[in-house]
Amino acid sequence: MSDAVIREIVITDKQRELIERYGVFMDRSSSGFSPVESRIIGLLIISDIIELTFEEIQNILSISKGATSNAINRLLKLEKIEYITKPGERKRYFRIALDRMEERTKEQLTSIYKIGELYTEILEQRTDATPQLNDKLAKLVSLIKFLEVELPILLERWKKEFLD
Amino acid sequence: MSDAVIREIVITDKQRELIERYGVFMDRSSSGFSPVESRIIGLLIISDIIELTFEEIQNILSISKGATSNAINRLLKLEKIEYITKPGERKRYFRIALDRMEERTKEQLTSIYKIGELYTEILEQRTDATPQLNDKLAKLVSLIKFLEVELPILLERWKKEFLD
DNA sequence: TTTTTAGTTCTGCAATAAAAGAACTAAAAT
DNA sequence: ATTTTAGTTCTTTTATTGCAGAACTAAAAA
Repeated sequence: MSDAVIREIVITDKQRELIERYGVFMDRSSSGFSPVESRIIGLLIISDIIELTFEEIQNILSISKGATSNAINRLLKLEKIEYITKPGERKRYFRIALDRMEERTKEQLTSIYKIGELYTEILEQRTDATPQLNDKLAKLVSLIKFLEVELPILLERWKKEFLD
Repeated sequence: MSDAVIREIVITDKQRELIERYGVFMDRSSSGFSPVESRIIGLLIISDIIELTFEEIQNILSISKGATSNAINRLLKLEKIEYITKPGERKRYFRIALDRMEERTKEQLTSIYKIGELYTEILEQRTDATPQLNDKLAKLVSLIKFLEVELPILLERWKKEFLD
């Protein structure tokens, strides 16, 4: 039984422009997303209808089935998007996973820690003959370690402040 | 007149391994650097001799002249490296620009602001019909604005704490 | 004046990535 | 039983990147 209401999703010019700008922004900031992936994220943040099907995404963005499938699956795996189902329907409705994006924003901040460990290891093997460089490297490591302690505290503070 | 002391730069196995690991790390974290660029940075952080010539870099890393030239110029433009000259010598001696890297670490943190502006603009054009999504987006914007205020303060605090 | 040094710029190739489109599949509807 | 739906997977095409190697250049040295 298919009441398959074929929705006509309307995307305004302004919205299309924003989607493209979002895509370009993601591109340029070497975010690791392909253009199609960036546009899907953009679409799901910008569209008035916030839950879109595979087919709708494909049609609105004028992309091939294959590209749509691959992009959606990658974004699902990265938890950038999620989907819901509706009773009696086989289609999936994809939407942006904004809670996850908040976490990702935090992770992005804290991703800096890993390079700190590498710098520490490099520092340990450096010769004592180059104190100027070693000191600067140590300073950099110190900054990273400082952030490692202070950023979580800062984020906790925001959480509290935000809850009122 | 060429007293051209041909230095023999020794890079240990341990150091080579660190350079490669640094390169892989940069690669995987989609830093925007090419393998050759990453290795040059790695070499200049790891090598005991901290100022290396074009030729030395080329030979140690076994890369072509062209690739060396392009990579060095890109890294100079991005202020990842810098160079000094020595009186009576035409060669340039390249070294890592660690002060700049500290600034870059800060910039990296603060690069998050730009996406905040885009989110704000997106939020402004969103329909009122989707309060759940709008609220989450607003929350994300609030987090970013919070960081925009607090991160500079935090970094100032580090600066002070570090100076003793 | 020619040769060497310290690169830069150009040409071309090989590897990778992004995406289209076609062929396929499994479940549901007819 | 066959057709449609909602995708997935495979194959090809196209574009981009990364790099090698050769040709070039401008200043300095011989």
